[in-house]
Amino acid sequence: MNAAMRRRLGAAGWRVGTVAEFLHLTPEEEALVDMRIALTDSLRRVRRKGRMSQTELARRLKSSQSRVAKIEAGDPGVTLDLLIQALLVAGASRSQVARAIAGKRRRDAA
Amino acid sequence: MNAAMRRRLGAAGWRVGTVAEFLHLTPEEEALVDMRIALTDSLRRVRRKGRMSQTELARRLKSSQSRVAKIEAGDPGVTLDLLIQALLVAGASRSQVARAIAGKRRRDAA
DNA sequence: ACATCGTATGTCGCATCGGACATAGCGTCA
DNA sequence: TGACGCTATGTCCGATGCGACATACGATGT
Repeated sequence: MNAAMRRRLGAAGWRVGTVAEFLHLTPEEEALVDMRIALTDSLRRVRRKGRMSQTELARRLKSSQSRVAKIEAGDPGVTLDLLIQALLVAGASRSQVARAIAGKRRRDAA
Repeated sequence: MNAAMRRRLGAAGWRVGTVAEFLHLTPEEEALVDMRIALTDSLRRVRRKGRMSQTELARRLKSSQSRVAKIEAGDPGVTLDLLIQALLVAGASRSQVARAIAGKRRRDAA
């Protein structure tokens, strides 16, 4: 991910819906951004569902609470690798990850 | 991704099927590895289907041919971010990416 | 034989990511 | 009020991923 893009992202409020186009992002960049948002949201849901604190998840991830917070906050300085690994460790299945990536709005809610 | 794990991966032959367990990987690590393999395979298929050379894809990705080669080779020093962006730029849809992640074997073949 | 094209592999310098730590805000409960 | 748990934010330093370049190798065509 590009630094310039991160800057542009960090700026706007974010989180809301699928807001992505009025910044000039290529379709691919936009897709990537949407995926990230879907994944972070998913992470928070899965973690909560498992009744874990960020601290607890951090422990299992062998990371730190602050990292987990940043992951869930959609901090630009977080790679998909870390994000996805966090999801898995939090208890998400591979297909749950896939569902988030696909952008399908939750039916089962995990 | 951990350096130690990469070392362990780079060692064995790889590529073949789902070989992952005799190295002691946690289930989450194994899932992640499978995802990576599925994604790299997918990338090669999508790129070829679009009749692009690695050089051409690199150009669109604003990267280099050697990087693309490493991505497709499953080089451990490649993040999911780069991998997935490459897939998108190569023309894969978001749901194709999701399918690869889910580990479903191709039906439509894109 | 030679040129060309697609791909693979190694290396280097620089940018960025990640874990750790400190600190602060916010609820809740006693 | 104070203590405690959960989360958010900022900073540091060391690790590593990335683009670029060089180079090699095979296949194909002439």
